[in-house]
Amino acid sequence: MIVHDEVAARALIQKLEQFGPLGEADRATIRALPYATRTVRAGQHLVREGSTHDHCCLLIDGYACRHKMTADGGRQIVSFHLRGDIVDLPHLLLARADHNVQAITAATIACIPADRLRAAARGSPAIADALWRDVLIDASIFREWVLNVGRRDARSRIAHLICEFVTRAAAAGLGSPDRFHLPLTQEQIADATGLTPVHVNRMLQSLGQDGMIARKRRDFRILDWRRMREIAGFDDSYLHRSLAEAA
Amino acid sequence: MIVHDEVAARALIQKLEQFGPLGEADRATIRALPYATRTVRAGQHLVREGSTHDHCCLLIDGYACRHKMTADGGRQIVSFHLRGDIVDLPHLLLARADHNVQAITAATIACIPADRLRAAARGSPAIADALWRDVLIDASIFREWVLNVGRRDARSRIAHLICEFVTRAAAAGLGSPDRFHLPLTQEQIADATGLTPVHVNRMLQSLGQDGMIARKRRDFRILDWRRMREIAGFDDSYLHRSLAEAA
DNA sequence: CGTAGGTTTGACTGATCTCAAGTTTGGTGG
DNA sequence: CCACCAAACTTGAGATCAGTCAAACCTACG
Repeated sequence: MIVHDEVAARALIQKLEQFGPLGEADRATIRALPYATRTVRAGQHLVREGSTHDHCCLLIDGYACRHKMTADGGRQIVSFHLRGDIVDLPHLLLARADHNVQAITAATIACIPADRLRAAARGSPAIADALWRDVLIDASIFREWVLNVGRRDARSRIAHLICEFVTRAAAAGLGSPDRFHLPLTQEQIADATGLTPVHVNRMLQSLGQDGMIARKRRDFRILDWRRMREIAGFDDSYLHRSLAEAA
Repeated sequence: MIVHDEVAARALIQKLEQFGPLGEADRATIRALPYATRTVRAGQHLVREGSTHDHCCLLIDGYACRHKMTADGGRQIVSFHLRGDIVDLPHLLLARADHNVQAITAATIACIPADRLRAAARGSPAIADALWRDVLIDASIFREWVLNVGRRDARSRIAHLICEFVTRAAAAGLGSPDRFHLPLTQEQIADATGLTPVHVNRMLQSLGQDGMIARKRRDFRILDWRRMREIAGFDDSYLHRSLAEAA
């Protein structure tokens, strides 16, 4: 079902304006894009590795992640996403998916035909630049994850994941270090940090005992944001948020 | 020193044509770009984290890597690069470097002012698409590295690194699985895989004892390419080479 | 030939994993 | 409203992969 969906257009405009102002013409171009809005349930796959896609998904609400599998069934989450994120910009120009995209919670997404989005980018330098920046920031986050998984110990890794999550969530209006919901099971945290669920559990407890975090189920509070960032080695410059602030 | 450098232009054209044919006008645009060619010695930094840059570097010859550091001095290499690679496309649109770029061997690079390259991309959809694809493939490689470092054991990690290296080197005409030079110290391999140099050494020996590889100093031969790929869990689709083949 | 950087080896330590058994939680149907 | 169930979370004990530390050995190069 292809419909003109105001909510999706607004979300995309808001996303792209994080990276610099759009002109009225640009906004009109975006509003004219066809969107197919869908709701998916928790756990549902939006993209399967190896499949071909001719559209891009914008996450309107809910949470999602990208992940890859090893030959022997190990799973690695390589990024997570929240509302406003464009989860598969790679399909704008790459035919085959090299990873999976899966909804973590129930979610609603807007799918945009890749050729239409490409055309929009070609017609408008502002739109093209914004999409570019989104991809470049995505890549920057992957680099930070390589560092996180490769060079930090279990506690720091988990702390870093939490710091990144809350920073991005807060920017999207979804809570603050004081109070936020982390919609991940401990198994998913393990898959994102390259650890086992058992060890994630122990490290979360350790962070709790040290007075860094408090949690009830998946509702978290960071009690000492400064020390938490220190333990995590978290420096948000890799998120390139200054672009957003400047705008 | 800004000069019109035929070698650099040719390298860039060749790189971009991997992703699809360029028209004569596109090639002329690229030839008209100003290049500043520099040679650097092994170990020299091309980009420092946190610094601002207004140009992009094309690696003409030699090897380089990108890396990041943790607060406590741990180093993680997040990618390596060989001739033909554009090592800092992120600076096309992101002001501050979020990682370091360092020459691994003596190298020669061509620097292109970012604004000129941006202008070229704006003027030519073919150039824009090619640069896009390069960035998207870069990101795909980072995802694979997150998986490699997060979910594979030491032996497989190193095997995977070797498989990726030889695949990309062979594509650039720098040897074959039969015979190639891996210009990395064991410490650099350790920094790329999230291990210690000591353990890298032992795992390389283990791969040798199992008849997977033979090496003399840093000259390698893969003795059983099929089993090597198996151990590594290496599937080259994340490199999106079909684009190159199709062209 | 002397030196520095890189590689190799050995013995010991320790972080993280594995396996396996509970316990809690939230949702569902009676 | 309660009983039950599956999924998620916790806990403990023992095993193992990879790290640490320290010394010795190459090898290219000045």
